[in-house]
Amino acid sequence: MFCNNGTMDEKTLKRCEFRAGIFKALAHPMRVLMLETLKDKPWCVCELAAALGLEKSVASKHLSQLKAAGLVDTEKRGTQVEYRLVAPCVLDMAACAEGTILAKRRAKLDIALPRRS
Amino acid sequence: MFCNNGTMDEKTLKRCEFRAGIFKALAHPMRVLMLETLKDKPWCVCELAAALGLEKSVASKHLSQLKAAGLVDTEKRGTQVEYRLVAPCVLDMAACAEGTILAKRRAKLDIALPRRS
DNA sequence: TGCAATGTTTCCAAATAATGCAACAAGGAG
DNA sequence: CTCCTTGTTGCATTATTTGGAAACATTGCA
Repeated sequence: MFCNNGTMDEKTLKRCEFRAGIFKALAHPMRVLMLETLKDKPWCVCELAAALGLEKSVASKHLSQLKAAGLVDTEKRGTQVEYRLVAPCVLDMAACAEGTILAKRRAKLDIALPRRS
Repeated sequence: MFCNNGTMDEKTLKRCEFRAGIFKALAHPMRVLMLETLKDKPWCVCELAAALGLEKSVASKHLSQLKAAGLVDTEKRGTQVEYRLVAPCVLDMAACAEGTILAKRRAKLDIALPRRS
């Protein structure tokens, strides 16, 4: 999936692929929202689909991507499947990154524009 | 780009789209590596392209994606363009997420397999 | 001015991802 | 067993992403 041209050692390559895989799993607004929703308690697929207004197949596929990346875990409960958050730190990291980027953006505007005391 | 069905308020929608945009910018092994490379000092496009074995157009496009997400910033230096890291916390967050996920994965294997003390 | 070096943009083909629907699988209740 | 609920998977369609080559723009230098 990712062509190495000999400029990168195997270990670095593996690490970057693994991390990019985590980020790719998060690279969709609905999956971000799903993860935020799972922050407080586990939800089953049908609950999530209803709450977020999704086809059940679509919800299932998004969740399976999150699971493949290791971000959530599942437990069967009778006929339903309970999804729970594994790595809450990604939510903190999202907040941190968003905060940093927005702060930087504001700082840049302050420099570009004349400040009005 | 992302259809809201009325189940989500506008603010939540915007936040998730913004964060997903950040993650999407990171959802490629080469962009992860670029960001790691920029951790210690700024690099220009040609240096990065050479170091990572990329076409200059490809390197430029990856970097512009990182810039659009606000993860890096640029400064012109004569005929070259210097890229520098804006939000180092995403690297920490990547390490944290990777660590958590791998630890969880190992813990699960320990439960599944008989432990050999 | 002419030329070299550096980046960005554009166009294209191939690969990948997202959605909705239908079919299928697995449990639980009657 | 049969039916119902819940999830997953397969398929077709559409949209997005990626990488490479070439064209173009900008800057510095002789």
